Amino acid sequence: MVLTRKTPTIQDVALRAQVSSATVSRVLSAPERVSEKTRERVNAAVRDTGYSINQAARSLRMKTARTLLMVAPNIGNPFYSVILDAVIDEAQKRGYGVLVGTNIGLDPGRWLTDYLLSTRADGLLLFHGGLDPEDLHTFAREEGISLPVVASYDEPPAPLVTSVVTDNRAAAARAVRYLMQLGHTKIGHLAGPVRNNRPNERLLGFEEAMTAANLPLNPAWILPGNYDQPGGIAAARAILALTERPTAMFCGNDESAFGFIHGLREGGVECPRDISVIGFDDVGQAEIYHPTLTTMRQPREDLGRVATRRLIDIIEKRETPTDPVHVVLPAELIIRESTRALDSSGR
Amino acid sequence: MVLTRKTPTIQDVALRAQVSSATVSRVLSAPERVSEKTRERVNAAVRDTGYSINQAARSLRMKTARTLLMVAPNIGNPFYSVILDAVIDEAQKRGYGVLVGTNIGLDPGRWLTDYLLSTRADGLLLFHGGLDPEDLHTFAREEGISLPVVASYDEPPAPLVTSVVTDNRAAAARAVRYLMQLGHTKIGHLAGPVRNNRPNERLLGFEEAMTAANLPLNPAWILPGNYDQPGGIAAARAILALTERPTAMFCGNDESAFGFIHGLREGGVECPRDISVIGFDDVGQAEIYHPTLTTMRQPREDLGRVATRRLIDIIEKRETPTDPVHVVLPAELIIRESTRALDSSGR
DNA sequence: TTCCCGAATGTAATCGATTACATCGTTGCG
DNA sequence: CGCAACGATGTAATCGATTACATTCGGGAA
Repeated sequence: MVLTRKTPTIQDVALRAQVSSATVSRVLSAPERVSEKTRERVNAAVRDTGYSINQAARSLRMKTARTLLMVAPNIGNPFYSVILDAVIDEAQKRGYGVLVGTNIGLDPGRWLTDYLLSTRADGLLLFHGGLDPEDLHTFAREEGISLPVVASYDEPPAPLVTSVVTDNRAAAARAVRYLMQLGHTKIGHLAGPVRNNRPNERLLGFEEAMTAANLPLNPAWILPGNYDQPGGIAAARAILALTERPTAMFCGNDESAFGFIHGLREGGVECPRDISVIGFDDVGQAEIYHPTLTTMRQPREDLGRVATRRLIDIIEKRETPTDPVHVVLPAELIIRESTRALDSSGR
Repeated sequence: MVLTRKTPTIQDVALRAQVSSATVSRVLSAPERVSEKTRERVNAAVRDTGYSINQAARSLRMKTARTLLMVAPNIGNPFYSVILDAVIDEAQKRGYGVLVGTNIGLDPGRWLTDYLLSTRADGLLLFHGGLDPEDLHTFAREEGISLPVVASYDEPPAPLVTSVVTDNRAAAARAVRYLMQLGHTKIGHLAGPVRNNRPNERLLGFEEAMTAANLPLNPAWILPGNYDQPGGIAAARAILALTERPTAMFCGNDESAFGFIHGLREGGVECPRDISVIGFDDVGQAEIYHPTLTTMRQPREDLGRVATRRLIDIIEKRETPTDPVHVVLPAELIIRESTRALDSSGR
């Protein structure tokens, strides 16, 4: 901001209202501590001067930035962008701004340093982003910092860090069971990435459901993916190259499911005619893709809102959550066109 | 941030390096002004103490936040999220953070106040968001503020505000001409919203191309939209209800094109068999939708990067761009499956 | 009437980095 | 040898809001 005239400060307001700056400050943060008459005078002065608080000064004094930092691997993915929307909205309601960082890939130390230790942000909303919450925790501990973090992952949550997650394993199992209900037994899985050396929960859910139903896990049908479209296309090619193909595929997320279906189609194999596909997330596109996508809906907006609320609570209570909370939100099966029942002959 | 031990300040570093805090500050911001020997000593002390600058103090003193504010109507739209990604990356390179605001819908005054005048952000990246850059300019002028803003719109840019835009009108005309090349003459348009009382450039481009080719503008084929899927679906229904339908449709953006194609399909009308559709943006989905979408590719990443660079330049040069720059980036026609040529009989 | 108490308000220190200005020591030149 | 000039560094004021502590004032109780 380049100002051609100076912004009014709290002193200017005080002068105009004929009180001290302390009183103005009180009117603004603890109105009940000031007599009604003065309060009105001050409020009028605030209006007249067009005063707006200087956040930098406030932050310096209070050691608080009223700002959250959200980190996601790739905001470009519609999955995260809806969450971001919710985060911003919720934060705004509580008077916080939202800084966004992406996939920094640098060491967490420098990173945290830049944002958190420098009074730029008061807490961290972690939606992946190559930061292992456990590492973070360790780092913070070594530095003698108690760092407000809320994580939202699809791996099992780090026990030491407050988290808000979907029940990925259960939801994955539900998806797979739905395919079974449709008569499928030859079921494959396009997996998500393995992050932070933790098992992928959706893969676990898949394995769990298959095993529980006494169905074989065919390694050729379990493909590595990265939750993106190209991965889906590559997986489709891999499947097309097989002589024996699955009749149904559980894809780790919608993006990769779209890629997969597209890849199949390029090879002349149609979904759901030849292969049923179920996704995960229920992004906006799922409803209008062709075929419309059967998927497990994640309550993305809720994820964002709940995570934000929790983070602000942690920040404002100024309590180290020695016993972190793990909120688990349910996912919902959304049935659409991309899955079909096999008839009695198994076709 | 809750600290269990205090963060090292510049004083601590000074103490350890046996110099004054002024010298430490110099080493950090103007190393050449300090002798090599002292410089090394200070750098070592910085490392030893794990010092990281207190942004709030710096901001207070320098009246600068090293932060940009990006405003977009709806980050959930993949169009904006890719831009955001680029903005964040570019800003980070220059040492800036990115605050994100959405569709506030409040009056620009209060809004600006909260962010810009309060030393929270140094400049504004405006990707719509219900703020008219002209209003902003006026507001700022009245307040005696010179406000660094870069806008990226699909309306004609406000002459007073620096902007980085795609050449929407030319690109729209190009899209329409392509449809004509394929033999289409009955061409409709699913328009974008009218914002800030300015004509929609893509609509203008459409009209321009039609008129130039002496083709009639059928009002029943020019439908209002909002750049979103539901609008596309609604438009499809409207078209389906007509006895005489266009053979090709130019949709204002990809999102609405997807909705439109989907809506057609629900009514048993296939794209491109019955109606060709061309979109605008080239979002990630365009490449794997079924049919894959012919569209005008906007250089979204470039938009984000260029806008960010320009904004930072404005901020750092501390110059009021009395003669604002308007960067225009070209769009590119991407031909895919959703458009087909009519044969000689016009089918 | 005097004294105490509490509500309302003021005074001034404080947060941490930047920077104008002052100081000190060298070097170079007349 | 003396002094100017310059480079390196230190001193201290400053940015604007918060808040611990001090002050003032009025009312009620003894």
